[in-house]
Amino acid sequence: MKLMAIDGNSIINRAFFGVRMLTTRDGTPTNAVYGFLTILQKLLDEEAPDALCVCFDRKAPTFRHLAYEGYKAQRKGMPDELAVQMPILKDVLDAMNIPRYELDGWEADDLLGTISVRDTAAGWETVIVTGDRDSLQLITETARVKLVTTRMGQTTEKDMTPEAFREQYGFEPIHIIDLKALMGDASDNIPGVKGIGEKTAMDLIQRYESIEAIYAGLDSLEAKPAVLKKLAEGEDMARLSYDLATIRTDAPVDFAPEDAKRREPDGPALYQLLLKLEFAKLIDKLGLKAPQGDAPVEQRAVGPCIWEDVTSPDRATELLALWREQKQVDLLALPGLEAVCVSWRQGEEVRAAVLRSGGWEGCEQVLRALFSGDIAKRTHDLKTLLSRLLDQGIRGEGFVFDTALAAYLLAPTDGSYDLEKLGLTYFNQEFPKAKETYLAPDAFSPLADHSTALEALAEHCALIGALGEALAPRLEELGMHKLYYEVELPLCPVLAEMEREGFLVDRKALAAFGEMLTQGIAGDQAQIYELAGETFNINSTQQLGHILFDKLGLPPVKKTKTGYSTSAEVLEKLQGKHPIIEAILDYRQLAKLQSTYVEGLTKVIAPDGRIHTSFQNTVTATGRLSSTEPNLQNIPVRTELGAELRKMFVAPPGCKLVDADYSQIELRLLACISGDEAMQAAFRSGEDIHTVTASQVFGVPVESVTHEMRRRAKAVNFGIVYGISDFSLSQDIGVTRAEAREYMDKYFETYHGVREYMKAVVERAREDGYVSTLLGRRRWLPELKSSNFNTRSFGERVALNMPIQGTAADLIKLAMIHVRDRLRREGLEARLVLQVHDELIVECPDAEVERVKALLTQEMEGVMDLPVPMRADSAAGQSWAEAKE
DNA sequence: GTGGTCACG
DNA sequence: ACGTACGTGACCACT
Repeated sequence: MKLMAIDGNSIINRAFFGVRMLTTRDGTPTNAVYGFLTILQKLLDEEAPDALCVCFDRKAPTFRHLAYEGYKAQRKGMPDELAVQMPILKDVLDAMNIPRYELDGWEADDLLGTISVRDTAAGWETVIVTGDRDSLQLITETARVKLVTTRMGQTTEKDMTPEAFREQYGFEPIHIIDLKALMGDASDNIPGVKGIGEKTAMDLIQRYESIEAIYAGLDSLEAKPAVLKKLAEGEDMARLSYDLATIRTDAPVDFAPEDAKRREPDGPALYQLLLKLEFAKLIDKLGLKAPQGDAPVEQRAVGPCIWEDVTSPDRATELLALWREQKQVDLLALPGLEAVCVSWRQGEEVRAAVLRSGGWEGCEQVLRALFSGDIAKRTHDLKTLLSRLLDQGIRGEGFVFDTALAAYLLAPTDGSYDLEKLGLTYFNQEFPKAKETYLAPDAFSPLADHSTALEALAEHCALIGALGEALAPRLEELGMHKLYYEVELPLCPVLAEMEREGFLVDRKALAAFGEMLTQGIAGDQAQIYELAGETFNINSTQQLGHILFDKLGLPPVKKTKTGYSTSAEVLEKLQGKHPIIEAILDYRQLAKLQSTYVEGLTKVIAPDGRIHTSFQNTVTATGRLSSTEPNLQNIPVRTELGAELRKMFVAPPGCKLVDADYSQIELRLLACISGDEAMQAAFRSGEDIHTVTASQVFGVPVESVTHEMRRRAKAVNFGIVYGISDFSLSQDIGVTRAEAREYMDKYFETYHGVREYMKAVVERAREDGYVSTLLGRRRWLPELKSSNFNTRSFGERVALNMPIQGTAADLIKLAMIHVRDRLRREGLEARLVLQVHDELIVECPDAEVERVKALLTQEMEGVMDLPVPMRADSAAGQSWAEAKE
């Protein structure tokens, strides 16, 4: 019979540090539990023991060493993220019916020692599983130690039998105690003999076996005089250390090998626990089934669905009638609308039908009817679907729910919301991967068998329904109902229309600008090679670093992980030290404009001469939109040359661009959210906020504020919104840290409401586990519970920033919906073409310019009633550059 | 695929 | 003593 006894503390520790951070959706860390269970599974597979138990510490490991007066607790307490996982692991072990042993005042390895001895006495074989080398002293002919190491999620074990031990150490296992007595063990607070390290200790024990033997024959010992002296002086320490290093085998633990014989886990309990931990794969692997009965929605599996390929107009007509009668149906379409799947509940069953365009006469008409407002539909990624529909000349209507958008609001930092991922997250159920089935490149090639792809499509479509049932109440519970149904969902058609509309580009002017850049780049390049004395790839930071810091001997200001930093920040500090710096900075600027903007934008000009960006509405952690392929939200403006590019973004003849942007929206919102009277008053006065701040911080009248004072005040204002530190502020405005600190202190004296808000918002976030915007958008912040200073500080800065940045995002989204509604209602031809976070750009006929300017300002300023007025400025022009004034 | 850099709000 | 501002996306080099 074989018993496997696990050092719980040691293994969960290894798991914690070896497995990347994992948390559940509500922020509970789970990586250590996950790692432990993975290791456990592997060990059970390999060893197939007859009995199994886990031992835990019930005192700090250092307490055993109280006899040693000089002892100081060096081992830090375990990190919070690990500590919270200990009780979870114990619950899981209990559910698995694995006995665990812990005794007040005893360490896990003493329990293991005791268990091992009793096991041997009963004639059993023992396998001790641990990551600590201390336990190697427990090795006997019938007890081996399995040493576990975990790195990058990969676990490796080494079986230490007496032979393996002797081969590695050259003496008997029991003498590892003597070894530790001499060399000590910092991690266990065993002092050892001062001045004796691993090498000397190994040599002595290999030759003399024990400290007893060493001290008995100290006079005749063959060793260097210095070693002999240290040994003589350290005898007391050696004997004390010997005691400290000895694992006890007499713990009063209630254990007999029979007690630990393996038992079946408590299936339902284990299922519940692993579900809560979001270990879906593990549930699968262990073959656990959902408990029967009235499980809450989140645990109800998505049932199978019966699907059909619709091939006749008659059947389609029949179905349309059926769908019209449903409260709602679920819809999933392929990117090019080659196939559209609709699923619905029919009694206890879920049915699905696939409509394939071009499959039969009249399919187009059926699709139009399906996409009309007569049929209520839930879908996944509505904005993309609406955009594709517009490409086909269809205005999709009647969409009442978007599962991707809902999942995003519930967990905005999750990153991706594929259906199969949501199926796993919310139902612990595996679904076929879209990319391997209906989105596979050859899924619908004429020769392929389409049924697998179609079945996966139908299953995903049915999943939309199940997710709809689960996520809608969740939005309600978290107070995001209005945000979802009145902002996010209605914004989808607005974004789709903007994408479809596109932004007209002056292709010729862009090409001419590129020509000019090419000239400049060639000039810079020649100059750089000349100054460097050789040619090299200037774009390679590695090669450039070599030239600047090795060859030319310039002082490397900053390092990166991989070598020298050559960032603009560094180069600017080197300016004047060598003429090559100037040339490189210029080269960098031109090369960036050329490759990212001129070439990048030219590539994506559509046949209609316009650029159609994609707006992403499920990406950012704060609620902002993002723009891709191309990104039109980072078109240069700060430098004169870069701003030239905005001249290439134009309105067609007879039309103008109207640009409206919020003025200081984030600071105004800070004033509102913090309730700071002084800052609110400053905004109501209508004065320039940075000037007012400067006047108050520097204690001078508004009219005496210098340019430099305003610049610094502005930096402080921005810094506050980002969750400032004096160091970063000093870097930003080029003053000493102390000065920066002083500015901040004065700032907070002036705006103490802001200081109090900053304190309160972080505290509240720590309690709640999240922060939120005025409209209830949430961001979860597990970082605030981190034991890592940097992680925690980051969480605190985010807690400060997200409500502000996020509320600004809420406001402009709402404004966009209102603007689009009014443009349409008032029968204007004007169309929104772009949003850049605090700015909206509209293209309209010349005749509409004044109305559109007024409309934009009105809708943007009036979007919400707040204690500080929101200001928006608008202007018109032939190009984006002109319209921006 | 990752890291460095740089464009925007 | 720590290591240093929030949110994005694109391009390039290099592994």
